[in-house]
Amino acid sequence: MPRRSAPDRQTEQRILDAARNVFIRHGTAGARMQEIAEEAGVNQALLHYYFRSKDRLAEAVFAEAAGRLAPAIAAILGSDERLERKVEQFVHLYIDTARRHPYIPGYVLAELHHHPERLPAIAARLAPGAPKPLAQPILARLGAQLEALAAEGTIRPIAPEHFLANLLALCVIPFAVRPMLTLALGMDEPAFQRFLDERRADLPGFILNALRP
Amino acid sequence: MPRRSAPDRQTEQRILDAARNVFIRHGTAGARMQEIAEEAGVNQALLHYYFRSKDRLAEAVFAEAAGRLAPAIAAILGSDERLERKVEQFVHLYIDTARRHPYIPGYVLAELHHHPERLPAIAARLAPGAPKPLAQPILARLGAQLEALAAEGTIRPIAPEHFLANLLALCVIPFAVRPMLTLALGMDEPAFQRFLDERRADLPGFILNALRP
DNA sequence: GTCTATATTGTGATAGAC
DNA sequence: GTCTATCACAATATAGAC
Repeated sequence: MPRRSAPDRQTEQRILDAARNVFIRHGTAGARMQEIAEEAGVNQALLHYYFRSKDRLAEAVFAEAAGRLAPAIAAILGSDERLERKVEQFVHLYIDTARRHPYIPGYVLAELHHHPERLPAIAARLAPGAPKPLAQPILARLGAQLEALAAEGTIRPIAPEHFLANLLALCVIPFAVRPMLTLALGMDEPAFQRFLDERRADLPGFILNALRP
Repeated sequence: MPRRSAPDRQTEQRILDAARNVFIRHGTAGARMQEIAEEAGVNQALLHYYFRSKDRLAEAVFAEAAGRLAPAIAAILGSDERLERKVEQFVHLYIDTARRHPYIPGYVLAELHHHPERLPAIAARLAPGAPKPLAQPILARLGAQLEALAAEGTIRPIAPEHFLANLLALCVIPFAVRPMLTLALGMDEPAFQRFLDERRADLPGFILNALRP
């Protein structure tokens, strides 16, 4: 039984959930506090009680969405596994997660574009003691692995920045341009799901094949 | 010397240019008619004189931005050139164009996500007599080419939808996640330009290599 | 902690003079 | 065709009762 004047975590979570839905649909600028309040089943004043302003609420939502996969991705790419395993784990993790929340990638890309200034603050909040270029340690480990494989002739030389960009690009693209797939390529929902199945199965081989000498 | 009461195409163009800049920065929802008017050097009422409403102005801007590369891409992919040449032309066209307007890809992705309902209307306006799945003809030609190459053992089998998605993904990613490159990978402006140079040179080989049997 | 009511400012759009 | 002035309403945020 919670005390009467302590913050109600359950209400806070309901607001956050509703805010996530609304911000994902309309973006920070297009979202309306009224709509969030309705979807959370509370009134508008309560949003300000918990989060002070629309801007802070938007920041909380974005931080959660953008940082969701970061730890898992860092763990995969920075591990001691073989490259083949890393690529497969990355592809499966990304596509399986995005499939459950198919509008998050589009939302994150949109916010990244319109509010890039938010990124440093959020990164500092999620990983307080991290080094200046946030991904430096993982990038260094990954780079060393790629370099070793290239030296022994197993793969072509590739900078870890490009490797990472390629990985992310090939996984995120179906979610980022989904309306175009629907319109230009005539994909309905089942076809889109099949498209994801195919990519999940084929991308690891495609990527590793591209690195062959 | 224009007649006094004929639409001034020059003014209309100035408004459109200003609108493009503002919409690209802030998106449809975040853009302010006042800001567009200032940037165009006219007053707010004139925007409505030329474009009736914010929504129509936004649609005009998005149609131009989203459709800009469509004809050239269709020409490249639907041509009779060899696959190697198509890939190289696509990569060079996309990166060279996006480099001159580096915020357009992010803007298009954002609008695609928040206003997918606009796409059909715009597609119909840009290509009035086109078939239902807009890219059907090009996709069929490209698919036949890929199938023929696969049959003779030159490449692995790949559906044209995946081929196209991979091509676009690998080209657009630096522009789509640029703030992340800056923050997480520590890329400043010159480093970003070098990154683009490297991708422009390496992507064709990377993509074709990935298709080897 | 949650509500109703309201202050205050922002914003798209129009009327009408020139 | 372009301007100034203004309307009408939307939207964030706060005050204060319960």
